[in-house]
Amino acid sequence: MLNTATPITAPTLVRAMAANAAPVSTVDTTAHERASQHVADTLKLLSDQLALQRRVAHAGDVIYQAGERFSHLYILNAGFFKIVNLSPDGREQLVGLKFRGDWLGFDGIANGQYACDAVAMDTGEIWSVRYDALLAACAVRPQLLQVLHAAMSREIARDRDSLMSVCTLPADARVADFLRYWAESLAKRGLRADQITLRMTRAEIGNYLGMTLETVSRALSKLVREEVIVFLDKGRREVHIPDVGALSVFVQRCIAPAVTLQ
Amino acid sequence: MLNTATPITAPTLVRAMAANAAPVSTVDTTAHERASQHVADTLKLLSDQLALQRRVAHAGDVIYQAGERFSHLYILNAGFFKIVNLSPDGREQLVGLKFRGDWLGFDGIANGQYACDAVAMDTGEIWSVRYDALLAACAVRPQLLQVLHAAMSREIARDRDSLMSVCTLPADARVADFLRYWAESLAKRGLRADQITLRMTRAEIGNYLGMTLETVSRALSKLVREEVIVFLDKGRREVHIPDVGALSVFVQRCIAPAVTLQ
DNA sequence: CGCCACTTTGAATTAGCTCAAATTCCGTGG
DNA sequence: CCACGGAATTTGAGCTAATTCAAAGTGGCG
Repeated sequence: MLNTATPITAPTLVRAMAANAAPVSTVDTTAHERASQHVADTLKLLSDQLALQRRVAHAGDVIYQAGERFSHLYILNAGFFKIVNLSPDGREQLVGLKFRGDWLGFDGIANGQYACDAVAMDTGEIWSVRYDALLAACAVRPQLLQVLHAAMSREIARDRDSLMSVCTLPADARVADFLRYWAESLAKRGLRADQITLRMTRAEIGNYLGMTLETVSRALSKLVREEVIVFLDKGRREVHIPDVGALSVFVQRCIAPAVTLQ
Repeated sequence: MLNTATPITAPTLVRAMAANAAPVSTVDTTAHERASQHVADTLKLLSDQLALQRRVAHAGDVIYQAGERFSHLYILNAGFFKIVNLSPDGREQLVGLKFRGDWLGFDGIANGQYACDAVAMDTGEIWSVRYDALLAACAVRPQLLQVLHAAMSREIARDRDSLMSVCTLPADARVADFLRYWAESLAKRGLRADQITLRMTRAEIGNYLGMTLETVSRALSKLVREEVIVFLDKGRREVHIPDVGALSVFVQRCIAPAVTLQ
């Protein structure tokens, strides 16, 4: 624990955003198409009702920064982004990862200024909407308000799950659970969930999970050793997950009271 | 770390809710009255526009439970409540503490059912409002929507701060920061901030902060030894904080690179 | 080809955990 | 009023998971 050591601000590699946005083309298309459709519906609802501004972001681009005056909310149409919290004394903490369909900027509503940084981890497309314009549109289209609230609600629930993971799971399990959550997120968005491109360094993963980069590395090695994951590339950033269930099993084994074999 | 050991569900003592809701009567009344007024304004705005249901809750009372069908949001008028997250495998995690003016139930919006338990820690008063009625009222009174969004936004920002605290601070600093945050919360609500009644067991505090109850106890003892806090009662539940700034200094000293005295 | 950032792995250290025992507190009932 | 019992707390001692420090390996890019 104690993330103070390695800074996590360094940008990562630029990858084709197609990799993140490409829908799956496997047997079980219906489920994936449904999930993908949900995101598409939301995005359509927004663009029908509002003047959305669209822009492409590249790895390292800062969407908004802590302290900046709040005015817009952002919806991710493609790409992968991180949310970094900063403390007055200089600690930095990765508090969230965002995918297609996620909203950014809620933290700014309360105080009129954003409370953290939002940074692109690879190439992606961001739609931005003025908060006041959004509220006006919500008055006309109550369904829009539902979508907005659902997004905020999901964010709250997710943040709590993160806290629970950090507080109740040992390091190895936390890494496994992180991959499980990521795979699940991809599946929910209709993307292929058996393959994850870690667009973050070990230091960033460790910061997010409350452990050192060495511990992340050791945990990943252990997951490979136990054949729960497979690295597809020499760079060890392409994770293949043969069976997502195995990740859950691994987590359970970690928290199970040490088995007295015999 | 790893909270699995001691369960945190046991109810605590019933205390007069006046203790929590009583405004301060010291020199600096204006600031406190302003803070207190803000909460009062919000509550008035709500009751003017909506049919609020009010009820008194006692220590241990469950306001809502994970899995229960979502229908209402709750606003605390007095008292002190905890939010407990539950995992499918039985881990439980205290993910939030709520005071007067705070809202409960946002986690239920996204999935139509609450994602965690909300439990009273002492006697308090809760106002509940049907979510759909609230939305209808927001259409009439946009200011209400602002208040609602601000509450959700604050919750998101707070959850992130919690994660940062757990991930970046050593145990002693976490306990100090917890007290600092609590004192600050009281001050924001116009209550006296130099005195905190811990209506939680060491096990609950430890669960919330991601450490064992023994570590909490040792950290508190250290804070007493360093004269950052003083216990006012034999039960060691009434904490007096002579100077809130000293808590911040203590936190900084904990994370400062070990000073080579020489 | 060489540099630089990232990653892995090992070895030693330590913060925080587990286990254990003593103490205190508080409610209850005699 | 006091004795009793259970729950919570404190404190000590040893242990362990995860950290720190260190070194070697690897990959990508100019």
